[in-house]
Amino acid sequence: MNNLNIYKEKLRESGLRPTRQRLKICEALFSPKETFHFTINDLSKIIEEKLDEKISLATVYNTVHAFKKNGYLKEIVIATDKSYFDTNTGTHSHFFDIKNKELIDINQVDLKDIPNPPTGKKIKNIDVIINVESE
Amino acid sequence: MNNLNIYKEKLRESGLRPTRQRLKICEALFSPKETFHFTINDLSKIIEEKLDEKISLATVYNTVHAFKKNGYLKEIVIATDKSYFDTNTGTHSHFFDIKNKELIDINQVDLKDIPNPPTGKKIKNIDVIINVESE
DNA sequence: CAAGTAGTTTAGAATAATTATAAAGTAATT
DNA sequence: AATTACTTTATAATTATTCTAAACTACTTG
Ligand SMILES: [Mn+2]
Ligand SMILES: [Mn+2]
Ligand SMILES: [Zn+2]
Ligand SMILES: [Zn+2]
Repeated sequence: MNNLNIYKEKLRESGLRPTRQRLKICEALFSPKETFHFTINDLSKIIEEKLDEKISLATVYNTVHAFKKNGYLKEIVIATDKSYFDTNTGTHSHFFDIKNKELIDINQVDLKDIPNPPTGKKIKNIDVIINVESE
Repeated sequence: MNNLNIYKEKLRESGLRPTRQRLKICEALFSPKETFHFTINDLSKIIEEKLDEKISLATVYNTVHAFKKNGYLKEIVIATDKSYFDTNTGTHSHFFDIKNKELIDINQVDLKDIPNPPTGKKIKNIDVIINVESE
């Protein structure tokens, strides 16, 4: 299955029609050999500069959120004023360089003990961010 | 040492003069027997409704940030569009109820192994958030 | 204490990320 | 080809936060 069909499949799975804009977004997100972390603005720039297409921000936001909801992207919560996303959807943890605002993948960090959640609540997921800075 | 002097001390330590507004903020933050989590807006409302004083948002932001910088408050990073702070400055971890946007303190969760940071970077702190939801 | 100055408060403006809107455009179905 | 449902877009709205500069106040000093 070639890339184009993989993109169409992911879109279909996410309940989205394969439009020209969405396929470009897929190309930006899923064609690189290595996974990567990005903000909406990063992604928008990549599409504009490398893929030579200008897509409205609303469409980028909508598509990224749809992919997140359907598990093709993850959101990484860090101490910053903008949202970061990750094309690496496998279970893993992160270093976060506070100064450069850069995320670095690491193998999943396991906890010694997982505490029991309050009655009536169940654990959805656990976020571990190791904040680092240049010395 | 009475509360008032404790507040003045914290302010002095933070390089801030003990103004009427800042002392009210201290009262809201440090007089409760139990520590608590709050947003700037929460804090502003507490001061307005319970302490009967209207303080401009700029002052609340400035004072909270000064206290954070000086270790009298911590900021908790969670998946939300606003900043959360904590009057519990001891080392501890959190459950975060995604639906209610509520933080719950738990004992510090230890990691099985702390990964080595990339060369030239050192660990500043580690954030662990256990996201939960009502079942 | 009076005056000087350095720091503070405030309302309102500015900024910035994100979301909402609604008109024009496109993909899918018949 | 026509119809329908979905999509894109420019633009406005929203919201948290930061900035600004004028009025105000705490502190120091004579
Ligand atoms: Mn935001
Ligand atoms: Mn923000
Ligand atoms: Zn990652
Ligand atoms: Zn806490």
